[in-house]
Amino acid sequence: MGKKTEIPPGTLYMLILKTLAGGAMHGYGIAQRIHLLSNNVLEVEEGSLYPALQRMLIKGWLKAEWRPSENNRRARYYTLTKSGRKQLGMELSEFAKVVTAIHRVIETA
Amino acid sequence: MGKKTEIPPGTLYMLILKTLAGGAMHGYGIAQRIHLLSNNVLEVEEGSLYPALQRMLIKGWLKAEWRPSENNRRARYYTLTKSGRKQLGMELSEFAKVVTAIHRVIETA
DNA sequence: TTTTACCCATAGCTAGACTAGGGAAGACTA
DNA sequence: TAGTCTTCCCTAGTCTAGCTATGGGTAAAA
Repeated sequence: MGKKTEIPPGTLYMLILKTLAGGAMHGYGIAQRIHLLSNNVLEVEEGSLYPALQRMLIKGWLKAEWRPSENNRRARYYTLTKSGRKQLGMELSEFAKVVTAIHRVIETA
Repeated sequence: MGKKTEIPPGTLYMLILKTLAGGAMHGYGIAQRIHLLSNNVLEVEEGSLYPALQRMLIKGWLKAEWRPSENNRRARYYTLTKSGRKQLGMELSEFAKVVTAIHRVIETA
């Protein structure tokens, strides 16, 4: 068992926004999808996810709607707003910029 | 003026360790070097740097020694310990792993 | 002698991810 | 029919660690 990998602070919003860019999803589904796409490396804990979704609603990046899930359970579906789409773009480019900068530092002998 | 870029939480130790892997340096010099190598993207604030160095001393990753700087001022030079070198290796591989995982998520259409 | 660059450090704030709980409801199984 | 599993939601409280703001001291340059 490898050490548990946490979500780097600051990247959770980006991961959620990106996941929702493909269409509306409920929270549980978002976590599963991130887990799957990351090859089981990233685990989004529910105690991180739901508070983050609340904050994102407040910031106006998402809107939410209750409706039955594919498994016929009550679920809250989240959708990106225009502002959320813009935020996603900003976070993606900021992430690329910072990762590039860090690489420059750690790859210099 | 672009938005100020912060050091992503969790990467500061790695950046410091990597910088010190090239030899002993004082705090001020570490910050300057990270700034330079990152092409002026990363700014290590003194209020982040010195507390981090203290924590790293306590963890045993660094040892410190007071001696005059190149500019003839009193300065505290930090050196990697064996444990710090090991930690650097772990942080580098963990960072690579997480960045790869995040890329998989954000590059999936 | 005033300013600038160098160099160290702490207190208090804050964001945000975590652990550890607490539900409820459909579906499957004994 | 009961029991358990899976799916789905949520909150309280903790903790890490980077930030702002502040303070101080010394050598060199203007």
